[in-house]
Amino acid sequence: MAHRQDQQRRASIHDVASRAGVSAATVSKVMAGVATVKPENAQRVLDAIEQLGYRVDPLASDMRRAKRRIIGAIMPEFESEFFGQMVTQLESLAEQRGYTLVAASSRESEARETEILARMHDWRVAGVVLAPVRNEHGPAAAFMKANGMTGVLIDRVLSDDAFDTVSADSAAASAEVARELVGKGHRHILVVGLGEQAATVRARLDGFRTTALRLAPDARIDVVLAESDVEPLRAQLRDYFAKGERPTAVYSLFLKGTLVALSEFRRRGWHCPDNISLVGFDDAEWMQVTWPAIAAVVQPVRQIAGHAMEALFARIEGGEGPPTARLEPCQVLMRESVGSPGNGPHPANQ
Amino acid sequence: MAHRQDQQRRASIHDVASRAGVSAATVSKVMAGVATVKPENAQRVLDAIEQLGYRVDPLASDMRRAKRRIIGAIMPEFESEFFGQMVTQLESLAEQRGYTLVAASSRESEARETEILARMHDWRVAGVVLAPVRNEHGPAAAFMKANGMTGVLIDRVLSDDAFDTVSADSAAASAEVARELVGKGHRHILVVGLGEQAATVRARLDGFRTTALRLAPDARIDVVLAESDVEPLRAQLRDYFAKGERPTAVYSLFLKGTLVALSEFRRRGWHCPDNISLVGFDDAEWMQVTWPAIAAVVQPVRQIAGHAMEALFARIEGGEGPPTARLEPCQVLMRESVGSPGNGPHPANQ
DNA sequence: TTGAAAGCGCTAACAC
DNA sequence: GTGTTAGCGCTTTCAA
Repeated sequence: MAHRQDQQRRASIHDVASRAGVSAATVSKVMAGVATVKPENAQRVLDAIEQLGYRVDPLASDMRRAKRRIIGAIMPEFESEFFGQMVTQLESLAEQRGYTLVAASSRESEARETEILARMHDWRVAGVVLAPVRNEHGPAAAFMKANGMTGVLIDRVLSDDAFDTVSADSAAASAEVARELVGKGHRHILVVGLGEQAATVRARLDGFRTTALRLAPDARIDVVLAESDVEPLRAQLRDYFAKGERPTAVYSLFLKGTLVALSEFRRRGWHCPDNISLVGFDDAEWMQVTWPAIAAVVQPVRQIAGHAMEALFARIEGGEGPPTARLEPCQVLMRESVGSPGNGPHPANQ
Repeated sequence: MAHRQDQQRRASIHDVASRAGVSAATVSKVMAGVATVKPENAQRVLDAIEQLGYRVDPLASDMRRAKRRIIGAIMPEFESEFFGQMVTQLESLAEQRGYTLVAASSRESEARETEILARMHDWRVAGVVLAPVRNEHGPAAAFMKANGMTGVLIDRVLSDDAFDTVSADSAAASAEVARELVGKGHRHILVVGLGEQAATVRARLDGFRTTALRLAPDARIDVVLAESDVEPLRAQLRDYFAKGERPTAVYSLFLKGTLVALSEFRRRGWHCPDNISLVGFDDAEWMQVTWPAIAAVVQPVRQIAGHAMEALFARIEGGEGPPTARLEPCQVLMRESVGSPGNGPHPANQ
């Protein structure tokens, strides 16, 4: 803490006005760039602003305005690279338009999600970017609808009848993963995911299964879906392998699943890609430096953030029309964790 | 976007007042929990609030208050687990006290850091938690001082003459890493870091070197410090090894350095711990599932966040006294990436 | 081209 | 106990 510094009130618009010898209204006009101010007066105002170091108080300014220049962002968590990058992008885009981004974490709780939303409604934010915990049918989206809030849904959503949505094209990416794995000769593949994020998980699963079975009708696709938490998934995966199942490849539909799969491989002493291949949805920086590097689906964070903000501001500015549902293409990075089934000792033979 | 929903004005305090047959002031008192309201009237107010779904507008409420109930948080980035967890914690602690946390990323830029701070000053936040890009002597801290802002400095700081500081006890943790490595027999160790974060890096480096040399005066400690960016570090590290240097262990002073070290090991075909041992400052979830698991110093995020907020609110509530400088103890997790020098083929022998 | 006046939604003094 | 009054700092008619 600075000790008793210049704690004197900050200059207000009236201070500027009196110093420039005009009214507060004129100062306001100068700040807004209105042309109908006599150049001479405008200059006096500018000088006064400079001398006093005046800056408008955004809160006071918003009080009088119809829409406040604040965008709310609600993410399921802040701890992952994906959402970290997302918030960074959204913040940057909001700033570019002169808005402040207020980000909050729902910590994977739908109850908290609605609470935060209510608080943002109290703040009378101009719009909200909501990355729902579950999907577009949760209580948060319902709250937004019921209260006539302006918003965009991203990430774990497909499409909605009230809000624009933007998400990664999980189905297409998963189809590509299927092509890669089947192409390498895999015929017994395990898919792991979280059932909670229903629509997204289904898209990823269907996209994968459909393509895999089309290319190799004899292929066997097993699925291990935990309801809502990661620890149960760990247990289910352990059981699956304990039963003696020996797929040659695993496709994890989300980041934590990839970590769980890796840790299960560790426990069993299996290495990628010799004993088993692995591809994960969601990339992370470490995946390219570990040995082996882990193959991953890279989500187009910038595109998602960009189009979400575009859609949001279009609505804020009064844009009409039916809600849009965008799917942004992903990139699939096949790395060393994927090989051909025959290349090493199969776990079944150990 | 919800299409033409109940866009009618939200209930204001006056709506509640007239419905309850009292004045706005009385409603305000009820909301504030002031005891001097006739129970009967209080009930009528409560009923009206309930019926109208009234909630106070935090902005309007703050307008009239001396201190606004907003805490600003400025982090160098949002993409890492460390700062993600930090923001999550800070948000939670601010909420507990009825404050809103507004977080912003300086994106590792001191210029941006000052801009954000100026904007937070415009918002007249009650206090700021600043995790400076460089250290406590940057322009941001100077701005806070000059403008009499209330704040706490965390992470890349040691102590300050104007603000309370809270950070991990890097020196002690580094000393422990030294004990572990020397204890395992390492006598030639490379330390990599980023020079920009001067004080913190010095503390980590000194803590390590002092202890290592005390325990093994014959040990050789090499240092590769990049000025401010990660890519130069990569190049410097490459040069270092290209010169034929063959330390038996590497201690990275920050997370990105650990990634760079791993990727350089990859490039050279070295494995941990057989060819070289590795310990990194900063833990991450993936470090315990890769093979080998990577040894790391775990920073006490919760403690740092907790004490930072404690110190901040103490100052907000008028607490006096000289600034405090807290150091929170870290945990050192020795994992498989660390072994004894003799255990495998030394890279020099390859 | 300008400024007076009204008011955004709320709280805090101070009468009553 | 309660209501009146007076703002917080700004924007926005609207009349001059």
